[in-house]
Amino acid sequence: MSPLPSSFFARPTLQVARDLLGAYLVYESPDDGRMVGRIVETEGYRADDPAMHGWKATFGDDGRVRPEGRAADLFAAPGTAYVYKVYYTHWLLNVVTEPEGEAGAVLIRAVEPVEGEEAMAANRPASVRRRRDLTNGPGKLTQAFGINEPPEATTSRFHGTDLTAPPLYMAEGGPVSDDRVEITSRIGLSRGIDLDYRFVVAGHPFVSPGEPSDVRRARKTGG
DNA sequence: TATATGATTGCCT
DNA sequence: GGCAATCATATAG
Repeated sequence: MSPLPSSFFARPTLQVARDLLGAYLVYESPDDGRMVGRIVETEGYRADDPAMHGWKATFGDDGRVRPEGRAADLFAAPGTAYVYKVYYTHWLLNVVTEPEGEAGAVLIRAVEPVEGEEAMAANRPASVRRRRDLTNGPGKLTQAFGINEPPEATTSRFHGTDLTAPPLYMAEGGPVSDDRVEITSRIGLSRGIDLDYRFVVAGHPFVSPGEPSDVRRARKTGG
């Protein structure tokens, strides 16, 4: 269980997203002991991508790149944590990709509990009954691992930290062969929904229940 | 400066 | 299946 090195993340974002399937997410919690989850769903976010944070301001019409605001942290060293809050209360874990100075990140969307499952359950609401609901979503897994923050916090204590060393890191797991990898549009987006940047272990029970954005659009427009 | 909306979840009917 | 929570950030004006 040794951390994946910086060189693993210093590659094209979609390659990293795909290769993280099957890898372990490890958190050596000072309070809850070691927690391990097998990654079964990821999404890539890149510089060519309207769904990227601050995309318009960062990659302006004149083609000049302006790392500023929230997006500036996507240019950090490969293997750096990019953690942010959506909908007021939910914290999402990303790992920065590409060589330093280039923007990119992979969102960890779902894991299967491998170790420390009791601690994960204790971190989730008591109303959670089905086992898969412990970690089958990007906000759920940060909560299960206890790497979330209270709603009033603006930034995460893990944001900007090095994910190639303990306490929070990723480790090599059982590789997933190409015929078991499914590639789809990403979930919950209104922009960049025609880009197939989502990678899942096909049919895995811990994949998040959301519907890919292009499928959702087709359904809503009567398609 | 002003407004719109979210890389989601959980509770409601 | 529908929808509220609840404000920082991005984008429009």
